Amino acid sequence: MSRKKLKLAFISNDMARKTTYKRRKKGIMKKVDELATLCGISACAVISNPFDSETEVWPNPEGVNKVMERFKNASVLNKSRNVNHESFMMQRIVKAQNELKMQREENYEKEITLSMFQFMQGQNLPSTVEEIKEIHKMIEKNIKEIENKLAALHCES
Amino acid sequence: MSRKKLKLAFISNDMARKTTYKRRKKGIMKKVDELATLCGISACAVISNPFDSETEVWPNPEGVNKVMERFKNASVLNKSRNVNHESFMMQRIVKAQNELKMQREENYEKEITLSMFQFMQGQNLPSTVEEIKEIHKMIEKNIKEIENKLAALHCES
DNA sequence: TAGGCTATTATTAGTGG
DNA sequence: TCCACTAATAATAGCCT
Repeated sequence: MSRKKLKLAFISNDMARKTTYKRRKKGIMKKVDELATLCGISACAVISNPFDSETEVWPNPEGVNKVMERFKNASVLNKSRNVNHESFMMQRIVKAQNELKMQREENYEKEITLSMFQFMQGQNLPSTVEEIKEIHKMIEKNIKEIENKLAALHCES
Repeated sequence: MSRKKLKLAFISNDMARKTTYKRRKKGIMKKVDELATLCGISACAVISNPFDSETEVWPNPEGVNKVMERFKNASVLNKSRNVNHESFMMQRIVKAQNELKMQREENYEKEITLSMFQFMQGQNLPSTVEEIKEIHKMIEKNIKEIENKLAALHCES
């Protein structure tokens, strides 16, 4: 039985950490669910575990799928404006794209006020701060590489 | 004093609902914070209230700003591929955009495993189910309008 | 690995200032 | 509107099977 207060610090024991994670995740989801019911918010949660092909979904898969689709569809930087100034048709397309972008931002703002999303890390937590730092470095490097490529294209045109 | 269990249902009284919302929101944030600390997850939360210019940020503004920037930058559907088949340069740009898109998706997948985000509704909750339905309708309508515009452009080119 | 138990701690509903 | 109080309820850490 719990005879003392848990010290609020990183749990170094792997099994204990995993257990606590699962228990508390469940607790938070319940709380979110209750808040949604009590206050009339349409809420959903995603427990995305990329190391495992399985993706937990809660409470309703439909809403979550919509959200995930939105993110998948909305991943292109709109840099074309600066590149294609020579094409009239291109300008019209870019304008329409911008309108779409603004509209989607507006819609996103509205939906965000109606929903609460939680993206929680799955079961296989990175064990060390070093691992996390390593991943962050990799991300930075990848972004820079792509941005350099785009810059090169800009010079060519 | 609380002498009975709260019935888990929508609280129709506006003030009571608002109070409960604030209290429970605070509670959930604390739980999320604790989970982050205990399990070594880098977590952040945004309480975005579009009806009020203020946006609460918790626990660290820096991380949250990064996340919000990502969403702001990533809001254009990549439909150009189908429109600009006549331009060689355009094809190259589109290819680069696709690479960027895939890269950002990959990065997003990675970051999602490192972070927990909460987007919570602010203070001005829609009071009725009808209001919520109304907003959803508006969103659908807006999306369709923009998509029609893009379709028209496709026919022209 | 998962689920049950329970002492203990934490959250919070209702209330009043 | 917001804080403080506190009885009642809920969550959960450490064990156990």
